[in-house]
Amino acid sequence: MRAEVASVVQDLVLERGYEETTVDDICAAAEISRSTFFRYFPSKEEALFGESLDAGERLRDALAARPLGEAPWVAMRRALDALIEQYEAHDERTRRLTRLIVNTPSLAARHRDKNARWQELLRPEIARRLGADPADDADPRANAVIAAALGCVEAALTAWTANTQPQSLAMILDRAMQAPTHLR
Amino acid sequence: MRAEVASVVQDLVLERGYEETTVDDICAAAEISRSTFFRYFPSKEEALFGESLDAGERLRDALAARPLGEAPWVAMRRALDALIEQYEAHDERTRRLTRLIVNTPSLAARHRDKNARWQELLRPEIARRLGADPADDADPRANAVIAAALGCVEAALTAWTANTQPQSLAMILDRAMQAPTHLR
DNA sequence: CTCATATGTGAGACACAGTACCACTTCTGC
DNA sequence: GCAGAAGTGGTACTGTGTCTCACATATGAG
Repeated sequence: MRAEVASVVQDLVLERGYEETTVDDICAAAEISRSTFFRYFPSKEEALFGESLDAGERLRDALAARPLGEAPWVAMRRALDALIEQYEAHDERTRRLTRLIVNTPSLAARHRDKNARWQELLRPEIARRLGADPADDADPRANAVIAAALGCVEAALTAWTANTQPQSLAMILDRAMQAPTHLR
Repeated sequence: MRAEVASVVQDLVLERGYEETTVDDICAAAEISRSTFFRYFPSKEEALFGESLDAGERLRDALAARPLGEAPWVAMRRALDALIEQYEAHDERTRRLTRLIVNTPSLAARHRDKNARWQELLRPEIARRLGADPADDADPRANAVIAAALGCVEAALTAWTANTQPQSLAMILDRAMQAPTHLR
């Protein structure tokens, strides 16, 4: 049921744009009341993002599964493999949705917000690999590694959706994540 | 006048929190009407951020002034010097404001939003230094470098405001920006 | 079968941000 | 003095999100 409403939201938003789709429109199309909509989803944005939220936990688990000897940056890249595959495996609809998110300011903000929450999830694992105290708020290194990596993902997604003929997202991300570390 | 209203906003927000301060409260305290408030500022958030917006252009200019032989990551770090100094030079009030921004979800989102706009400003300059075509949307490297660097700034600011006794922000940022590139 | 509680749903009022439009004042130059 | 411009306030409106209450259906116990 929740999934059904979410699907209606995607349809409408892909058709008319995000800002142009009101909650009332969604409710009419899904034949539910506003009350019911907000019982399922805390916000209009969440109805569009909700499914991809647990991807953060999967990412954390994938990261934890990497060998400890691996450099943090490399481990991050490898942990992202599954996520990247998921993006690439999906149909054209997902790609259009991603493009919409990248190009709609309020949705892009929401996306960055999701990254910020992922950051908190990944922080202990990266801190462990850095030999840092995860509780030490004064050590910026773990957050820096994660923010940098997720920033690269963001850049890769932008490039991926901007391009008309789809290149391999994995290759784009490799190129993106190599850039900051390539000092010369 | 605009500055006076902005100051009132800071006062109220620092005192009661951001979500707890309505535009009506601000108008009452500043003795203006809602109409006037929204004529000065496009949004409540902007009234809190407005002054720091042109910092993006200064950052771009500082970056453009770095020698071309410098590696992009190093040039970014050096270009950030002035911004960092500005943060550190300011009084305790600015630090409290920064902490509030980091800790208030909607304001943190706005802050990341500002970073995204900076990204567009800095992109041509970084692309030039990478020998990339700035118009090539399929090349993620420039965006990746910038997003990674700004992510490190974010991490540094978080660490800076979290710490009770203020360390040097410049040193924190050095540590943060070294983390992703320190592959082993 | 009947009553009771729980759970899902709808309806309406409300608070707040932000927009649009119109009326009024004040200041300026002719 | 007067006409126009610019700043200001008032009011109504749209849209998101919260809250409360009423109603329906279902499940379970006696």
